[in-house]
Amino acid sequence: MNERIPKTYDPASTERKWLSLSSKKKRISRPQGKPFSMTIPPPNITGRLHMGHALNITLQDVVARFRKMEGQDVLWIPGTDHAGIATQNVVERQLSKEGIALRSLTREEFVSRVWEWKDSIKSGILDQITRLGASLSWEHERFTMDAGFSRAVTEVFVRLYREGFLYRGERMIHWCPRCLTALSDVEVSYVEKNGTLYYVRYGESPGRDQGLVVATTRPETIFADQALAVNPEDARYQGWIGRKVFIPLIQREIPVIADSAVDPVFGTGVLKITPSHSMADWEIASRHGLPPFEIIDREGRMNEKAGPLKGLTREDAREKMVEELSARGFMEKEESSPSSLGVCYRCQTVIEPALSLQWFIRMKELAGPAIDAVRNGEIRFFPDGWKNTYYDWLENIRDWCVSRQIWWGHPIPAWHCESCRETVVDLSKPDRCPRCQSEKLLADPDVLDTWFSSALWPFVTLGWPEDTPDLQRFYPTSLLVTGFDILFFWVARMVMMGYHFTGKAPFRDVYIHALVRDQFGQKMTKSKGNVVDPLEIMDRYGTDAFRMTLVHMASPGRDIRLSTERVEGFRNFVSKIWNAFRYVERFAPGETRIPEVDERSLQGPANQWIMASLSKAVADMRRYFALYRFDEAANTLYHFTWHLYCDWFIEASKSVLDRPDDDPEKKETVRVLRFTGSVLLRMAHPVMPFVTGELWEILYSGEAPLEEQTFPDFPESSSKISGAVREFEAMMALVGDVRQMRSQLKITPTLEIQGELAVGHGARERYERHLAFLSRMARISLASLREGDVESRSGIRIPFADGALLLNLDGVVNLVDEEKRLTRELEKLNQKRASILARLKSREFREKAPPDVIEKDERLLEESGEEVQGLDSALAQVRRMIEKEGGH
RNA sequence: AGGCGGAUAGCUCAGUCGGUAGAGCACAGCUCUUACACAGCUGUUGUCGCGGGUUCGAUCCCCGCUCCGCCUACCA
Repeated sequence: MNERIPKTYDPASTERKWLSLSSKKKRISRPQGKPFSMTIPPPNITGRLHMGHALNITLQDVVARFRKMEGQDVLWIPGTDHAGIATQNVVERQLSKEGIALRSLTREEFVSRVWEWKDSIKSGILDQITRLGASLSWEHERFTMDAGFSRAVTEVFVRLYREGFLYRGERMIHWCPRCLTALSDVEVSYVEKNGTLYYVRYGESPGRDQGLVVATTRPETIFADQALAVNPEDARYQGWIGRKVFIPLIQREIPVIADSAVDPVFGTGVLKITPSHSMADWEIASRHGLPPFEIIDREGRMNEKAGPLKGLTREDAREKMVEELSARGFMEKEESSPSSLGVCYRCQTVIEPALSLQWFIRMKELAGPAIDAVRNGEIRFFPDGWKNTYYDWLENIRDWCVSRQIWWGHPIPAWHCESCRETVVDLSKPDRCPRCQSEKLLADPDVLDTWFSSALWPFVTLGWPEDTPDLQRFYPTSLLVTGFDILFFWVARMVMMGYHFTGKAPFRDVYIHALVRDQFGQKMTKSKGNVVDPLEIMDRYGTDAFRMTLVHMASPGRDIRLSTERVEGFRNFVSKIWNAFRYVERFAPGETRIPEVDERSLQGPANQWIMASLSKAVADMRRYFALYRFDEAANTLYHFTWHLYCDWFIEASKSVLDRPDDDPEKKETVRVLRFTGSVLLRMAHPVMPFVTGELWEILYSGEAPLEEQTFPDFPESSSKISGAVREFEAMMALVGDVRQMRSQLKITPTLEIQGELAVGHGARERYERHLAFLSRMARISLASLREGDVESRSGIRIPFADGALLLNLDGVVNLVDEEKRLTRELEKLNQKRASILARLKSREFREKAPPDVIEKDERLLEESGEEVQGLDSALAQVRRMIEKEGGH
């Protein structure tokens, strides 16, 4: 029967079809439209699609499609990030599988291996992103290591250097002994560990006599101590300041100094100072002129200065020290204590603070405009609360270590003169040293932090440093959608770089979404084994259902707990839509156009009502999209589609569509069904592009493709309509009452009840048109419509504002049950009335509450009074019937 | 230590610019009624975390507290 629409929706084949048609097709540019631009947060080229990407891309795609349907000129730039450390790790592992040691290759050989690897990964993350239906502007795809990007990075570095924002110096940095590179502050994450606090005695003589007891978590660094420190205010240790003590186990003497950074209540109030292996100690040491003393090498092993510990790993060295100290009587006690441990965010290896020669960017001055931009509203955060976190970080910003000791990345454009030690920074290698004219210039060995290039993403992808037409038209970008986890890594740095190099914000709005967790609220991690693969979900439930799930659950500031039951629910929703259109199709087979519908001339009550409801739903969706309330927009769509369109409108239409084809209301209803259907598809399209695209192609092939349609927009409903809508809603409520009664009195749904509608004088004409609807929806056979004389009619009575429905339930229903039911209803109603009445009686309420609130209460009281009357007479009627029956 | 967010029906979450609390899922009963059993109809459940305050009225605003999550910080 439904030749055009198959019985069930098959997401897999539909998606395959649409992806093969539309994937990576050219962007439709709309020169007359308002420009709207986004850049995706570039995923690592090593990455595989995970839930975070899926959420991120889906939300952007919803916005992109919505804006396109508003006629805007949408540019949404895809791309990937070269992910220095991660990529180097991947290729290194591959090499070692082939039995090739990294060091056996030259740097150039290694880098070309990485490029080979990059070209070889076919089903890369961007391909996986297309599975989501992402309507990206593919011809704008960029890579942070492509030629243009690399030139821009060099340009930025040189400019920053010349402006004095870049310097090279020896500082304490975070060192990853596995990745063998420096990391910036934000690349260290902290994990809570149950550590041990060791109380170690430092004697006044090399033996274990009188001395100071130090509480430390790192006994393996004891041989690198340069002092002990106490708080200058600490009464206990006043006499010790300026004296000397011996490092346990060896004969080295160190001073006792006073520094206010020492917390007197922690441990014993005595701190050992290890300048080379602790950030905090380094600061104290520099205040007191203590020299560095390194005993741990770059791979995390103890060096020759560590004496007996030489060659051991940090862990083994600690164990050995603890043994020795205990054996020789220097260990006072051990006490377990929680401590946070810094680990590499890429490989989880414990970070070693180390003194090292690195490149840094001075951040303070760059942070100023970035703070101002948010403060004065030039950049807006959604949700707004994130700006506090943002300010906090920028206001306390520290210099950014941007050099990395790896091979894959943007080389630092600096050369060091072998003769005079001069450093030259330039766009390309200079011929000779500008200071001593030597030609012996060595390229700086380091590469730049990947985030250095990512920070330039919004403007470099648009062509900077050239002043391209794209840059002029699409910069600043309109919206950035990202996760809060890279607020500092990426967002804040883009703002700083954006203002510094373009004088403008890189984006207007920042939408920050939450984390996708598992159904129990746990973070998805490989080690927990609770990772859900988005591709599998899409295979199983369809992409539209998956997208709808993510969008619906994207409430601001709240993590998403993804459960397959949820996705299943939305798969059902997609299926519901599909079936609704199969119904529509049945009554207008072969149609290809959208019919004209003039809301003001509509006659059918259901038609008037659905148009009004639709216009409200559309307005709500528009409002929610503007506020980035994706969850509410999805909710509106869901509710309208399922509960209004399917549950009421389609059902109501059945009472009209069984009439002869030339019935005017039938004709109107078919037109409205097809029209509202077309609107529904347009509304749903940004969230569910596949199923809507497919249905549109089948049902509205005479129109332009759905992607080129505009998002619906309706004028406010007229007041004439709103009166009709209220009346129809009263009829819906009446249907609800009958159904409720039927269910409570256990009347089987298949039984058609005989009945009649009795309405007040003059209301006959108005209610005549609702008879078919009431009949069908409440499953009653309405023999007649009576005007006036409502009270005297017999039968079970379901009251409503203008009259009552009278049902003949002789022999079907236990009248005593009905009496009980009515009594219960009446009780509930009276309870409600009592609270309103109490409020209205209160003098204070009458004096102080606003008039509209009082009015509303009065209206409520009056209406419920009518309801009580209706129920009362229904009850009286039932009682009379009981009596009569009893009399038989 | 500081900051942020959360605490609402069995579960997951909306919401109320302060005026009788609402969805989905789950559960129960009934139903193959012109698309849909991936469905329809009906129903049940809430001291809106605890204690104060402001107010005619607080689940919503203010203060304090408890628990949970996250972020930041040089707790050795």
